Amino acid sequence: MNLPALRGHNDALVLELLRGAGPAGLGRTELAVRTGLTPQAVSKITARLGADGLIAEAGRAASTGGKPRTLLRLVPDARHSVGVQLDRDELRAVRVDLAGRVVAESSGPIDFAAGPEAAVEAVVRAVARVGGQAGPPLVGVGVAAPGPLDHRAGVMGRVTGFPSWKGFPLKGVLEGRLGLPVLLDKDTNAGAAAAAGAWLRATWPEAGAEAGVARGADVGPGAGGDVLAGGGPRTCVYLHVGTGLGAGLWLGGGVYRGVRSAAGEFGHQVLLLDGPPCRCGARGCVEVLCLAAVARGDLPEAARIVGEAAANLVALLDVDRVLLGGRVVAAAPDVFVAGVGAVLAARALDPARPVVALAGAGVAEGAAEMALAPLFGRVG
Amino acid sequence: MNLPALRGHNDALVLELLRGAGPAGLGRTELAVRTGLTPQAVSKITARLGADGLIAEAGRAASTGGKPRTLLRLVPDARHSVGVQLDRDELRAVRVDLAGRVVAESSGPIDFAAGPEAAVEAVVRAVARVGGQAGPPLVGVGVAAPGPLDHRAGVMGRVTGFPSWKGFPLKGVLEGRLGLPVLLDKDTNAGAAAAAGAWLRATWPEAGAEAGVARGADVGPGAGGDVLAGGGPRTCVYLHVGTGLGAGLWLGGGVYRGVRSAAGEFGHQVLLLDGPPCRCGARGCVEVLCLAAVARGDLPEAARIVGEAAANLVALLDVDRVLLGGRVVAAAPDVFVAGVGAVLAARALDPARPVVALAGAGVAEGAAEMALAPLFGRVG
DNA sequence: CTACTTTGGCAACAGTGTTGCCGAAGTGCA
DNA sequence: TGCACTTCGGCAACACTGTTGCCAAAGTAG
Repeated sequence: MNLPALRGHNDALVLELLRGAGPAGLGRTELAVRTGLTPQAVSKITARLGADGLIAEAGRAASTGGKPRTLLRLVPDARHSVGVQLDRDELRAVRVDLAGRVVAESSGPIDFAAGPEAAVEAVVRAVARVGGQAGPPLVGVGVAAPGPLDHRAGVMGRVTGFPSWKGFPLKGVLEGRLGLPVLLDKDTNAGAAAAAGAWLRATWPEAGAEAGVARGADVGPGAGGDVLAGGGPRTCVYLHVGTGLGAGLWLGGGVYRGVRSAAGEFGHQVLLLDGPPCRCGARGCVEVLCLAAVARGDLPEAARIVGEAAANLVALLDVDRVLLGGRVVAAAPDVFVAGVGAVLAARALDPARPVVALAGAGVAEGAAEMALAPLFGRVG
Repeated sequence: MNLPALRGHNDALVLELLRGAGPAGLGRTELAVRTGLTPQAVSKITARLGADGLIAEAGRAASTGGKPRTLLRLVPDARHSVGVQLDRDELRAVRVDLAGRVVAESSGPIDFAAGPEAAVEAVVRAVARVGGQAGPPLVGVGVAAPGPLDHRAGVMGRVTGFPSWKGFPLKGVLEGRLGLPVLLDKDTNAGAAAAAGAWLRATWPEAGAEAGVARGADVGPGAGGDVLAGGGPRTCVYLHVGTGLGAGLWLGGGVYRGVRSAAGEFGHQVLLLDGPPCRCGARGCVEVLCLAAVARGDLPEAARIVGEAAANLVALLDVDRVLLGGRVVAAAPDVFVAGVGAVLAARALDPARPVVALAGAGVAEGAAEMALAPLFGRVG
């Protein structure tokens, strides 16, 4: 690592803390303690970030016996990013601010079978629609797509039923068309990023509802910014139940993809040894069991099956949060949240069992979140 | 991150590359390319490391049309570390060099039931036995222990059958007694570290067999050091089959422990929905199925069960290598390697299915490896 | 023997975070 | 009201990073 990289690293560290702190902001001294840097270094860094418009002063905190600290806060509208969910029949694009809040969105039908070139045009149009107007600069575009793909190279894999997509270098082509950094990832990973981003966004009010916040608010040392607080970033899993089952894994502060971007194959976890055959060739996969239950209308049983598989993940990976999404879940959210929660509670080895919830933010939001990530020092 | 940390980071980067390169060594230019630093910076760093005795010149490579590059290599005996496997009835300690090769070992019985204080004495004696003589300084001691424990705090958890251990701050007590950094981790994680370290050690010959190596060897640009080569570090999983089943996960270049050091709970993955009840309260866990097969002498079936559960892990985490260890496996290694391999081959979604092998190095070696890790920039 | 390529050190440099110092802006007490 | 005390945060000098420009050393190729 060289000096410019060091500078970027520390800038990102400070930005991440300020993002976690929400509109209330944080004092310089507190930033120094949390980053491990000296107060002087923090002053230099914050001056730089302030000159770039990324952060601003946000009043002063209550005094603790001396000069009250000047609070600094992230300026969410200093930069934006765009996230695109490229699904088999729909394309949804959102523009988000630095706090991860949606400031514009657009969606419409798309014909995946028309091939990648047509989809590129649709993505370019969608990005122009949400991001084309005057506004803060875009830091990047995240694209979430179904099926296997190579995140590193940005190349699509074999999407079932759409052979023309295999090998298409979507990231490269879009970067050429948009002139922006583009990030391609699986939709389940974007779901996980959205889920992980949700507890960051939680410290920020809805976009546009910030009038007169945080003037002289009393900010204790523990307020906001769980990111670097004891225990480190949380572990969360996004489970998608739709035409297939997939998982996005948020481990150790970032999306876990595995070496070949193939991680998260949740649907073909065997849950019933020597059970009914699955289209993948194995027997008793979660997918075949769950979709069979859905097909016969037994949603509680489907939820129980997903729950058992989720409990396996929780035990294996020490997961804090399980988020559920996808069309099947959306059709009966309470049944799935309750059903999965019941299994997790029953099988918890630890009394502090993980939180189960419906995925609040969508895949497009997660893609935008991933495009934002480099600014805050996360790899993705 | 501040300047001393930056320096340490870059030192570790260079050391890691040189470790991966083996006795043949690497040229400065190559180090510059791989680290992304300028040749001048590499010269400064290598001069520093040379002055500390950590690296040394190792002859010159063949010329590629100009002045031949001076090769640099790690000096394995510049530092050592000690790894201790603290099991229920045995204590094994090894002293390893910087290449991870065992240079001394010691083992003997221990009575876990005698309580933690007695075990501390036994560990101190064992460390003195392998590490007490004159020799290079020890960088730290890694201790691998069974059962749940808090890696971060270094505190033991509830070991089944030995209540007196719960809450014992083994790391702190040992650091006080030994005056060295001590690292406490689960034995399965140490197994994973040993497995991951094995392909690093593979570039080094056996300890003591280095006479006259690497003089003028022709080192191509791709030789050694897969660590930072395309694709990044491998993912590997260590599966332990003994009185219980456990997994150690090596993901993304380090041991994955989860937020509460609880990751790797492999034994209680449900593999047969509504199967026979397990002592954990669930039904159809891998452990109850596998141990039942072992109890009735059907080792191929036990191997198949472990294989199915391993295939779940491989699909979920995009695993490259599966290493098997533990007493049950050791009793019939071929049966397990073949049985697990067969299931993985059958269920592989990707033609490049993972390698299955018997864990070559033991848990103590892995503990020593983890104690070495900070020197090479890995968190653990 | 000469031209060329490549390695790698020396010296000056730009840019980090750090240290020592001090003014600014509050609180708390006499 | 006045004064001591605490805390925040900027200024200047500093130590230490990696970087740039330059050049000697040591090979190959003709």
